Amino acid sequence: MSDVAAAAGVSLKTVSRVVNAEGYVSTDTVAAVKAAIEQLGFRRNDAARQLRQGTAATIGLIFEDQSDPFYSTLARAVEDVALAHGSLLLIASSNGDPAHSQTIVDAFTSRGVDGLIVAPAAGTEPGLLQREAAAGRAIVFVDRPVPGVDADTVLADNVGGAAAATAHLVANGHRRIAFFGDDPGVFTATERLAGYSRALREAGLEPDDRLVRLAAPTADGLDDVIGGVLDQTDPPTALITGNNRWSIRMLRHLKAHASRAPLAFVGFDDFELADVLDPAVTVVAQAPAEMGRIAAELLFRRVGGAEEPIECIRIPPRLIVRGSGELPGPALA
Amino acid sequence: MSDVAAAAGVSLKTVSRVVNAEGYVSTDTVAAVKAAIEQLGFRRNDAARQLRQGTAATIGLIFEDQSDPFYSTLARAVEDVALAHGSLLLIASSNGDPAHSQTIVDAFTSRGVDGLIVAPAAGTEPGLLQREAAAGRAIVFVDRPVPGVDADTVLADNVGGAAAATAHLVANGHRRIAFFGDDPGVFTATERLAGYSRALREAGLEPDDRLVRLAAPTADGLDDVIGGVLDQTDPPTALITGNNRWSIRMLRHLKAHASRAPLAFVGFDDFELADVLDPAVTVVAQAPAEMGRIAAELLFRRVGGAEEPIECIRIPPRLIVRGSGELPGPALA
DNA sequence: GCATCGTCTGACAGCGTTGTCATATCCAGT
DNA sequence: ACTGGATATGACAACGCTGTCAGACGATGC
Repeated sequence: MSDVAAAAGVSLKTVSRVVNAEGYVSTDTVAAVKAAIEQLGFRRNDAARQLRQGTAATIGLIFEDQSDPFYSTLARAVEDVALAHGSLLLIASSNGDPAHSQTIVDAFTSRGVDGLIVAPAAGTEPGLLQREAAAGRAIVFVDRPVPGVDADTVLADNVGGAAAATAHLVANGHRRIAFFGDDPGVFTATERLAGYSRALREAGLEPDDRLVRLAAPTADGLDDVIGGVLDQTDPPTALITGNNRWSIRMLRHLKAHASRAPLAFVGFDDFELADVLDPAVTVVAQAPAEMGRIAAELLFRRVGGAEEPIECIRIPPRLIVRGSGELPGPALA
Repeated sequence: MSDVAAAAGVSLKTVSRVVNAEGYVSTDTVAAVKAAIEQLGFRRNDAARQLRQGTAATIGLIFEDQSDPFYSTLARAVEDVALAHGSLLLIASSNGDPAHSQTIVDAFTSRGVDGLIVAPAAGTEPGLLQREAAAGRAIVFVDRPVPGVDADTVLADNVGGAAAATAHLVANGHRRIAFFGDDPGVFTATERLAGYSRALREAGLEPDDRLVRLAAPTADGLDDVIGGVLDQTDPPTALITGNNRWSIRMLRHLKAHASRAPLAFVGFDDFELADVLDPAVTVVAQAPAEMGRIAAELLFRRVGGAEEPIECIRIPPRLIVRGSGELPGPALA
């Protein structure tokens, strides 16, 4: 910048004024400075700016895995909002490891990010995040909360969505409905299981442990786990998968074991090609893009200094009927 | 940091030495400083560090759309390499707009990123990037090159892959093979089309313009475009799609027009559920994770100051035979 | 006993910006 | 002519850190 100042024959501060469009600079001077900037290929050093101003114009996004389409869609929406606020986006995957997640939070905050959007790993301790929140750093949780941290949170209505999926299968005549969800430590898995159980009871059906399995969809040996449920005596006639990873995993299993009698199927969370499969897969669609957008807007409101009370927003999912969930069950057959 | 120094009763520089594990500090002093750090919740300000040292420990990744699974998989691999080098990852989507892409490059370089991995938008001018490269900023292109910029590049062997796909269909008895690819401005689309044409000629077949369509897979009115090719007199018996977006688009179309005689189908680029569809989709699988990893490793070698000559690495894709491409054509029927 | 070396510590400057304050000029209003 | 405000510019310090240099101390070697 001092080079530009010298080239334009003005002071450092005047260049700074031009670069930041502060006004109170004569049009001639502006022209001269801009010419010098152009000629020297000058670009403002944002590290210095950040040091001086204390704002990084950057936010951080942390989730389990950026190659998961749920999260990459969410990330895209967050990015768009960040862009609209002139901010950049730091992204890191926690791999579901709370310790690694802490490291990322540390690295992000050291970088001075203005705010954090976090889909916390199962088992995340509130300590570090609560210290950050208390210190005034804007934080928004998405998809999953962290109890003990005073921060806005954007969640899907997991209970309602899973209940809707279950009720839908019940309405189509199913009485024995299996549920395959993520690890029990995962917030959404527990909520969705609760919704499933609630809907069963509301339908006068007794939840049956033999029809429920909770495990990471990336775990080994899932074919046996699934087979153990689907091939038992008095087997289910319908099933629900608790997230898109599980849906994919299940579809692969069902294809490999096609000799089995067809089962009605509702997936939690929409996924690409669900409409192209045969039968097309009925899902409870979350709105990852909307969740990302809302979380980011909330974040920037906090970054801007909003002092409203902490919010917890629930995004209602939407049942998309495509065929797989409408296979009639015994009560209708 | 000065607070820590005061609390520990040592100088600023000593705290700095402890924080950076420089050594030459007595164990007692280290303990005292660490205690003070812990107690005050001190965290190094990386903006100041960056200003002083000139390194951001951050790299930037730019591609068309982070919700595209090809790119999100690639991004994940880049992230892992960055992590191993103690770097963070800034991500931004260009939406395929070269002007916006420039803005991002500007924003990233202002932030002082140590390097850039760019999947350039079609029509990207070399100017800005070449200036950056010449100024010594590490740049690696991935998926697509930018002619006129002296930077390492990691590409798929698009010609070879498309030729393999075409030859595979020919070997299965097809003579009229359609090709649907991305916008002609897109590097990979052109290369893949070239591979398709080459393989046809090598098989003694004359490429037929009526069988080729290039358009963005997100464009409107594609059903008509596709129908125009597939429903012509003397229609194709097989088709190739030039990227995963086109494959999805095509599958949706084919499902909606199921009355048509079945066509053999090979997709360029693998996609989730390709193995679950019926018939399972034969693809030429790129290796986005490997491309990301290699690009990132190349980048960090440059960031580390490697002076090796510019490299252009071609990653060979792999034909994965699943069923849709083996539907026998007229020459075998 | 003195030079030498390794270890430990601190003072200070400077990275490139921008906020604050001071100064200068000009024009309108009285 | 004088005041006051708007406009235009610059000097300077400070943001928090680290590289450089220098000093102090004890151990070692001759």
